[in-house]
Amino acid sequence: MCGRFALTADLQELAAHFGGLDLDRLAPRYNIAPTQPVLAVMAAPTGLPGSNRAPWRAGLVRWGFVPGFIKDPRDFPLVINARSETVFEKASFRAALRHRRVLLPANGFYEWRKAGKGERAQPFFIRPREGGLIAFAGLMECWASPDGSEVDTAAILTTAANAALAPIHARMPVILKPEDYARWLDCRTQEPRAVADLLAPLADEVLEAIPVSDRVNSASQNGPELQLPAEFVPLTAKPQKAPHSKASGRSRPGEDEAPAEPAQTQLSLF
DNA sequence: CCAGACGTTGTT
DNA sequence: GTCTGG
DNA sequence: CCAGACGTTGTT
DNA sequence: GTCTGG
Repeated sequence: MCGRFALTADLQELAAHFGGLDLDRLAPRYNIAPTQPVLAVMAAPTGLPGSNRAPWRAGLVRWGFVPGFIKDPRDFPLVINARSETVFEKASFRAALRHRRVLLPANGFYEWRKAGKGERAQPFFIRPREGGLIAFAGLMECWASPDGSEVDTAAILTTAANAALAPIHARMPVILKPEDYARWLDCRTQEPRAVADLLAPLADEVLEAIPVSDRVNSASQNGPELQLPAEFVPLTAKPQKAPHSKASGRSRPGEDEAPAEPAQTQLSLF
């Protein structure tokens, strides 16, 4: 599924990809974790004809969906995903699926391939082969606290993994093609059933998976080094304590460059 | 009818 | 093992 | 998603 | 709020 992702594009790239967004600033983030704020793109309030403002607006919402009818979020589990196969049947998602469909922009996401019992899971950074932005299909809900304040929350829709990701993980986020953004976001004229066809696995050839170090495991780590191809280490090797140097001999890229040459583009290794 | 749940992933 | 926090 | 805590009484 | 279970 999708439990971590990255959004490192600048405002210009975001505006170009989505055809205009009303954003002031956005820090690059290489390790977005559940409960943190995530950028959500949604339909703008029905505008005046002739308005030249952006067709969509964007804002930060909490990653962890809370249905509107919940009294105390502490009584509700953290819901970071919604299964596209069953989302139409769930009371929790009903209103959001009808009225608050969103896109969650990303430059890629992380999946952990679980090895045998006792072995460490291997994280992969998964991104478009051509680079640039992708957009997850998401649902948003506004939760009203007893004291009158409001919190917007969101979940990412999931679907079966495509052939490219299946060796790593059985599920993947629903990633929409740019030509489908408008239909997904148009909750005014598109009934939920009319957008159900969009909730499908992405074409196999779009994404590549890069094995990365397990520094990404810790949600407190957040930097471009999280996307560097992991150095090759035999699977039997144990993690080193490295008592003298925490640098472990690896040089860092000083800048915010994604890896220029992924170590591999097929997943059938190991 | 009322009571109680309301979610996903993964693992065995 | 299970829950909470990021 | 993974990491890290997981408890109480009473004292400074 | 809405659905499922009894």
